[in-house]
Amino acid sequence: MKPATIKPTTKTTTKPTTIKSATVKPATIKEVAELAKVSIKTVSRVMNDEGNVSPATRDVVLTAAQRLNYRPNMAARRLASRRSFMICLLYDKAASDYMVEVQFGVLERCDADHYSLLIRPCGEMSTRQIKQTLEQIIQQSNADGFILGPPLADNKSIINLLQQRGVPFVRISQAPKKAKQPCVGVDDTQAAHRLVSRLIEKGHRRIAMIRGNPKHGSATDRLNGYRRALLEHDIPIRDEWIVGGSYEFEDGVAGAKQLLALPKRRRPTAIFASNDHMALGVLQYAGASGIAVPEELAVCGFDDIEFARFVWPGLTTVNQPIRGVARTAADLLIRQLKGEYLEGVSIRLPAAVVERESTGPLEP
Amino acid sequence: MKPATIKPTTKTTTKPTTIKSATVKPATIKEVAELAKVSIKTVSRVMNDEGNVSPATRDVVLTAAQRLNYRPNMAARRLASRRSFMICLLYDKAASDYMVEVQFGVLERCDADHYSLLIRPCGEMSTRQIKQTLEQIIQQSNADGFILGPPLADNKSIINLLQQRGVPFVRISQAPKKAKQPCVGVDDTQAAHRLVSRLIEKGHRRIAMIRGNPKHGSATDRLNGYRRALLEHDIPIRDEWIVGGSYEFEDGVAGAKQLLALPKRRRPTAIFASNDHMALGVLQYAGASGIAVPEELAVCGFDDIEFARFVWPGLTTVNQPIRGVARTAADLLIRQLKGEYLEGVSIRLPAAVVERESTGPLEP
DNA sequence: CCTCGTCTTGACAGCGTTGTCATTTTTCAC
DNA sequence: GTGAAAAATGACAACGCTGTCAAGACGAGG
Repeated sequence: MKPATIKPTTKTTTKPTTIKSATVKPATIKEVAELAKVSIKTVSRVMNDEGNVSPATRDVVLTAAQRLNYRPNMAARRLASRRSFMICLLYDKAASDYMVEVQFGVLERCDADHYSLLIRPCGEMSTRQIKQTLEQIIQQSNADGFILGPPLADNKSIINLLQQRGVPFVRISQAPKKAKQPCVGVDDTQAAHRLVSRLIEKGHRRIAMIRGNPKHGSATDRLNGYRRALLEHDIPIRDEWIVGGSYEFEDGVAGAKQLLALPKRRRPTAIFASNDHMALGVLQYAGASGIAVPEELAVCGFDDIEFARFVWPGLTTVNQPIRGVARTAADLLIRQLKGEYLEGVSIRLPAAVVERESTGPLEP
Repeated sequence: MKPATIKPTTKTTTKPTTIKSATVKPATIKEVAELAKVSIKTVSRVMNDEGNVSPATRDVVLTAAQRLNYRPNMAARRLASRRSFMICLLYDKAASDYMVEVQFGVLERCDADHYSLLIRPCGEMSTRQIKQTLEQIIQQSNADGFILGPPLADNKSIINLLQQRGVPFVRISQAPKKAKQPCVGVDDTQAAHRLVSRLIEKGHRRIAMIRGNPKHGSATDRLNGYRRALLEHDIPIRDEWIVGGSYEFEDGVAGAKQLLALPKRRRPTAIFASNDHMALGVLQYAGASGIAVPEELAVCGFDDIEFARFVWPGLTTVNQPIRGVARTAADLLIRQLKGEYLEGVSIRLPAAVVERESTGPLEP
């Protein structure tokens, strides 16, 4: 039987104001099917872009659906299809600015495919607890897939669990090697390299570095970028100019203290902190001890957090395309959920150096 | 028929290591019912704490459920009960630190009752778009209720829509008056009052204020607190010491510039910025123009964002119990969903002044 | 011992989709 | 025009739970 032709609703427009859509009761697929005079299944096919539907039928169904303001009921869809159309974003201790950006990026992509986003911060949990939570999410909410934010994305134990359970996931991390699951990140090495090269161009020769938390893959990458830049310019790498840290503000303070206590001739003229938090720590220490930035000391960080531009002097740093990374991660995950084979895929987006006052006059 | 008695699993412990729970296939309610030798409905009753179940039966069911590692399938539950067990957190332009805390607080409460949290940032949308999104969430995801973050919580138009649709919601805002829906917030007036009083105690008499975005209820509250404190100490309120702003960093810079350009005798010795972003702007301006803080100028803000303690000098400000506010909001919402009548309920949590270096030596 | 009311329990019909598979229609080569 | 393959469509049974309502169990009161 031929599907019905549906006339456009003859608008008996009483109020010429905003068209108040008749969105009171959500229509069911059955009603759409009746209006379009096709079977329920056909409507389902159209709504899911399943193909094997003639263009004519498709149009009729679409019109009917629009007319009734039909929206598929997710609960029913989830139950019947055994998919949840939910993605879970799992993260632990990343900075809030960072995570908000990640959430944005992931959401952007999710919305495009009508996926919902479940967030699960695990900052205050042990790995054991996280695993338990994970089990629960898999079983109860039936999340179709996971996106792991840093630094959790490098947690072997979590990765293994997910792998075992056969749940698709994508990691956001600088360390793609650790697993064969898709991974998206920023090319930290390259960015650090550029940043340090810039310092060298500006005439600095005694450039110190405050390392990041060795548990995060990024820490090593940034260190490597620093090393490579120095090597390329034939500047010797001195151990006393590389101090430890773990991405906390306090590490910046401590690192600065240690570095600036060196005898004058060996004292660095520039400090590259592995992230902005630590760089701000350096700035604070410098401020507190009367060392002029950038005149006596150039400072730069990494991440370009919001406050990098709110301090005085503004902090030179590296801006990561976080939102883009997150969007890409979500994209990879959704494509995987759609059946694409993406094992071993690893994407690295480039980051940009942002110069502000903390490394000297902007003119070069 | 009497429900069965279930013997504890006789553990033929081969591996004395971690007990690997048999969590491979999620058990269905049917299986639990069979093991417990009761009807499906009885299991359902137990799982939902519906009452009208004898303690003996309850125990048996619980044991069986535990034994099978049963977790109710949310999709099925949602479909059958016509509730989604989902709460949507809607917010627009709040700072990321703030929102992350809110997310935390809400999640804490949600977890306790097995609600899922959907986040929906609308920072880049028009009111019109937000309303559309809202409709979609109500229809498609069937969110049971909403929590509105500031400043969106004061948007009349959104409130009306939600009210019309009959969807329960709770607002996080300082302006409880605007609707009869439950509202949770911080007592900004009181906090501002305390903060300014503290400045007065320290000897300041020429205290300026940079106002917040007048669209946020908080801006007025903070201004009122400032006024009250001055009045109480018989300090005249001078218009030239109250400058406009809208919570942005740049407003702080501009405000400081304007205030510090006043002739020496009328120049303020302290600036109270309505939020930390603006206070940091003041600090930056002071730093850039060689005005010593706190010696020549005391500065304080409001919010206690993470970076308030990372700048030099550390910023005196007001710490809001954001997480607590959020938890309370979620609590009110969930209680409402459970049928409690909470119209007109409005809760205000107190905030604490945090003194740092930007208002002078910490001793007195 | 019977009756009535209350507390417990179970049978069964949905909830609004999708998956499977059978059926009908269309297309195309010969 | 014919037959076979391909495309389009539909019938119907899940999916795993809750809501409704009726039936059974139990205790109190007569």
